[in-house]
Amino acid sequence: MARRADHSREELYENALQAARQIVEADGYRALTARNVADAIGYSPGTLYNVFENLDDLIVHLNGRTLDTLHDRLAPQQQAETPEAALGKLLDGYLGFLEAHPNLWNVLFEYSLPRGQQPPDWYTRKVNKVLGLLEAALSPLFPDGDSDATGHAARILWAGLHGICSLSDSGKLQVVTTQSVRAMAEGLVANYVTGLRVNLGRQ
Amino acid sequence: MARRADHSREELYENALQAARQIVEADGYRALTARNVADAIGYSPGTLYNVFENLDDLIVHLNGRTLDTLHDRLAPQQQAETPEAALGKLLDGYLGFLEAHPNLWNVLFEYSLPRGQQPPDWYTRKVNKVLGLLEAALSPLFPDGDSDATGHAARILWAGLHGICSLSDSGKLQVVTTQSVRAMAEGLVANYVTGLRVNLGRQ
DNA sequence: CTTGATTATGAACGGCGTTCAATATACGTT
DNA sequence: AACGTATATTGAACGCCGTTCATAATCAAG
Repeated sequence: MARRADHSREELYENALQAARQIVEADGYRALTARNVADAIGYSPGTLYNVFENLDDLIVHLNGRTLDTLHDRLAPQQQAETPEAALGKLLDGYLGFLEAHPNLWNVLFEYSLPRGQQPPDWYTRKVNKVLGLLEAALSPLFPDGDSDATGHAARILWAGLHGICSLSDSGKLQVVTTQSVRAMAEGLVANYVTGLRVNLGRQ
Repeated sequence: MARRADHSREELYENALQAARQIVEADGYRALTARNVADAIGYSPGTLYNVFENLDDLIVHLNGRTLDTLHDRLAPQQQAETPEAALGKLLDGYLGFLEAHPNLWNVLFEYSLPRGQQPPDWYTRKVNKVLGLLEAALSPLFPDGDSDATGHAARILWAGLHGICSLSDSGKLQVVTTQSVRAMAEGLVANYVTGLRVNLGRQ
């Protein structure tokens, strides 16, 4: 019950987040408890509260890392000839990430802060960074510099994709196979982009 | 601590679900606990377990009722000239429901059964009933009888709509105003349907 | 009236997030 | 080297949670 020189605060932060990640990947979101994380890093639950505000805070940090991982996986697949091709690559990366880390993805999207609370700014920035990849893929469709419309469309696609994966993941769409999730996502992208092309061309 | 003739099992079921609904609408999803529901209907927690398998079961029944309410709100707005007009009415009804019962909507979509568990058949049927409204609106776009493709498209739209509402509701899309949710939903529907028209016409 | 089936009870269990007084250690000062 | 202070860690404690089950009270049938 005393001060130990074992780890600096940064090391504790690092160890806690890595333990949290391992717990989630191994046993899912419901196993992510303060006591489990504390056990895994060899400290008592109270110590976590010197590093994180509370468990919500820890989860937000974990999700921030997951967003970074997702971004790093999607970013290299940037250069492509057409928006359709670029979006296809991004979609592959996204579904590949979902398949590789289903439980991390689950925490990232299914966990919500208590109603009314906003995520911190640095978290919002990480979300925007991923959305930026989508915007880059879509931007050729829009008149130069119309970043508002591009961001709008990117958000719609992002949200739509999320909806498909989320509802199928929770068994609420009677969609079982991975294949049908991919087919739905491709159907969404294909028709939405066609719609953008047509409707933007008309105006 | 004994048998009471106050209520039949059906009445208990009814009272519990109504109490659960009121608790959720008033104080949100996190206030929906077995003890709160039991208090509200004047019984002890243990009694709930004579009526429901567990709290998950109670929530699934509550969500079933929410699906019924949503269906009854959307069903009267069926007849419309074009798919676009029909979808516009359905979208109005959906967003109106979301605005009127945000916490019920929240439980309906954000609550997930433990991973791997499937919802019961009667629940799946209720989901299909709502999806049927979307299919009816979309069906003029498809060659007669291609109910597979219609159902596919309805599911994509349903999921996409859900993604927009869900991400904005949890503050994960930097979308704040109700207006922008509506704009995104309309953008999704408009461009997706245009895409369907164009791509189906080509084939 | 007696008996037996049924139903509500609420204490109990283990677990949860979180707090905080107590304490053992490290460090700056003398 | 010795001391005193600041600080990191503890773990018991609080009030919740979902869930279980022996107990007891009531009803219905004989």
